[in-house]
Amino acid sequence: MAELLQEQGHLFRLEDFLPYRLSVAANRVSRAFARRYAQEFGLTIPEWRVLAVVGDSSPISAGEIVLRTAMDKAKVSRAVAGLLDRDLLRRAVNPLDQRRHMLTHSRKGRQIYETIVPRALALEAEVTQELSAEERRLLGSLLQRLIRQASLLDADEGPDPE
Amino acid sequence: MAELLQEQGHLFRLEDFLPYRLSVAANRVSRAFARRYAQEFGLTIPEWRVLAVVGDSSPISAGEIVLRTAMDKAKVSRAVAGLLDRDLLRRAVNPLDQRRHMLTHSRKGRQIYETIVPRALALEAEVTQELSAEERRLLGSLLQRLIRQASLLDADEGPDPE
DNA sequence: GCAATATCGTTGCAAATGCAACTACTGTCA
DNA sequence: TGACAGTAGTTGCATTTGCAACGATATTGC
Repeated sequence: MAELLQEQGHLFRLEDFLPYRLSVAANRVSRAFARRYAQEFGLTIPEWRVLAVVGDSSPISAGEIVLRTAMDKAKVSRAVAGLLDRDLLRRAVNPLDQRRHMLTHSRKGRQIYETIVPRALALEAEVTQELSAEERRLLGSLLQRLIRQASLLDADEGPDPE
Repeated sequence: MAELLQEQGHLFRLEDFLPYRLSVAANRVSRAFARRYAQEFGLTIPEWRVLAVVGDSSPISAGEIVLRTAMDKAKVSRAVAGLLDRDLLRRAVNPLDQRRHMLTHSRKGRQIYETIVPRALALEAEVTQELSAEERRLLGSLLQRLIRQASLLDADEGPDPE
């Protein structure tokens, strides 16, 4: 009987395991993105993310970026520092709270942002070109629900990091 | 006009961007997994993956594990070294090709594998508990197709790393 | 008004990662 | 057979990451 269990195995295939598939899919897509676009502008993925969030909610503080992107605050801090160095972001002190720096695009930053956004959307379209519009919509919403659920589970036993 | 473009923005929201959602979902789920199970057995994610692949295809060489898991070969090499150190894996020289080491579970390795697999499946079930059976199936297959497509795009401009 | 506490962002540090160079072994072709 | 090219796996190194400790500013409670 123990013998039998050993022989037949568990019918567990890593390739079919959801966390594994998710991880491979995310890596592949991020990599394609980094290779084709981010790299060309000298942006890392975290830097591009910061630029993107500032793009639709400016001015914004580092802390708010952390909340919205689920990145570690050190990661955001370093990305912001890199973008400031290269004059893609401006930082103003908030007179109401001097700990909180308000971030906006510089002219150059906005130019890059406006150049990358259409390309990012084009890549997204390419990656999902085999899916119907309905399937794309569905994939997005399934991922959304997964994120919610995983966050809940994660929050049960610890804080909620990147 | 340029003014107007600036004002209205691009209707681009990072949160709705597929590569971003994928990355967040993958991180959240991996983290939940690492926290709850892998950590308890002193396993890193790459080590657990190796243990899992050996579980359903043993004996197997490191190279084959690389092919099946899409992990970098250095990552696999280090995971294997860690597992050998702790006696969770056995390594035999293949007399037909002495470069290729054949890997199998040790008794201890198999025990851990058999303990983790049901827990891993339970976590997968928990993370997807809000989805119907049909939705779960669909999510898996959509991810699969995404991986295929992203691999193709990625392969166009470079090798195919982790 | 000021001590104690909390929040924002930065930095130090150890661990994980990806790439490329390397060693060891195998197969091929002359 | 013996040089050459190719493959399997390991290691070195620079970069990235996550966590925790920290300095600076804000807020709270007395």
